[in-house]
Amino acid sequence: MKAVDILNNHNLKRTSCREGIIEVVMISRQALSENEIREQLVGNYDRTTFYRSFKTLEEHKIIHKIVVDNQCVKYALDNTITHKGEHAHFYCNTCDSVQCMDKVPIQKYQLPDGYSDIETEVLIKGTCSNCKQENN
Amino acid sequence: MKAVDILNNHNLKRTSCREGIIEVVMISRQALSENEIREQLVGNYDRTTFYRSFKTLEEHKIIHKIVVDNQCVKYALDNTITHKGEHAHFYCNTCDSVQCMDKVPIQKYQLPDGYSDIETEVLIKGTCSNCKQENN
DNA sequence: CTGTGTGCAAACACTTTGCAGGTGT
DNA sequence: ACACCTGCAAAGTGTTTGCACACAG
Repeated sequence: MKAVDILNNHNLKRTSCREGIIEVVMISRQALSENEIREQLVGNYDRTTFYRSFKTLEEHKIIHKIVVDNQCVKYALDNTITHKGEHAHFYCNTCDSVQCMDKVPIQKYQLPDGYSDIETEVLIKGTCSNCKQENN
Repeated sequence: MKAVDILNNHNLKRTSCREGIIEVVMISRQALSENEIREQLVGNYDRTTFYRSFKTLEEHKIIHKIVVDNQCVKYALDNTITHKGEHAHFYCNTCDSVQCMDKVPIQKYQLPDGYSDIETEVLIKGTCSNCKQENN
């Protein structure tokens, strides 16, 4: 699936900014921050444009946002595109990377009577395999 | 355990702001935002003072911060005070409340090789028992 | 051609920092 | 008395909004 097709499928206009964001995020094995995305894009875009593009892509469930500690914001391809289901996110304290743990499904939590759950977010913090190696 | 004792135990000076925050948070069954805390406090305090007080109390593990969707910030008594262990947090989409699910322990997630976890945050979003009743 | 996306400037909200003066111990 | 807390002003940062122009369909 190409970025252009994704945009078409969602009836979104094909603009270089949107297309670029999707491509960059699609290739990356990690969730990326606005700046990391900017670095990998060919054109140069205003911050406002990024914000609006992220918002649009998020609303159409093309990408999803992961927030760590109220300040670090990263984006990754959404489940509806990857078809990998709901998963936990991993944040590495050492290298600040965020990874979608496709193989770590969200577990079911038993809530008290009267509570109904719609969505569960799991963020695991620790050291990723890359950073662990470097410590040895 | 009174608020004053908690401050003493952590070698923190007893100021009305800190004492008030702890008392309000301790009584509440829900996590509270800065404004919700302000409303229940007797004195009036500058935002800066709040920020610094929250920071201090957080660093001493007297309260902990829960962030929903990168914008909604709430505070609750920390585990080390309540002695109730790590638990999931519940966010009600209807009334915007955040509750500590003392009875919902964090489950163990099996990470890929090389990853080590230090801390796991679980935020369950849905409808709380209060809001469910009102719909009936 | 028409509606939508983009860039720029300005506004806004949250948080942090510096400093002078006040308070707890 | 001294260290530290507080309030105020200002700066810093992330995000949103209004508007004119550009571009996709």
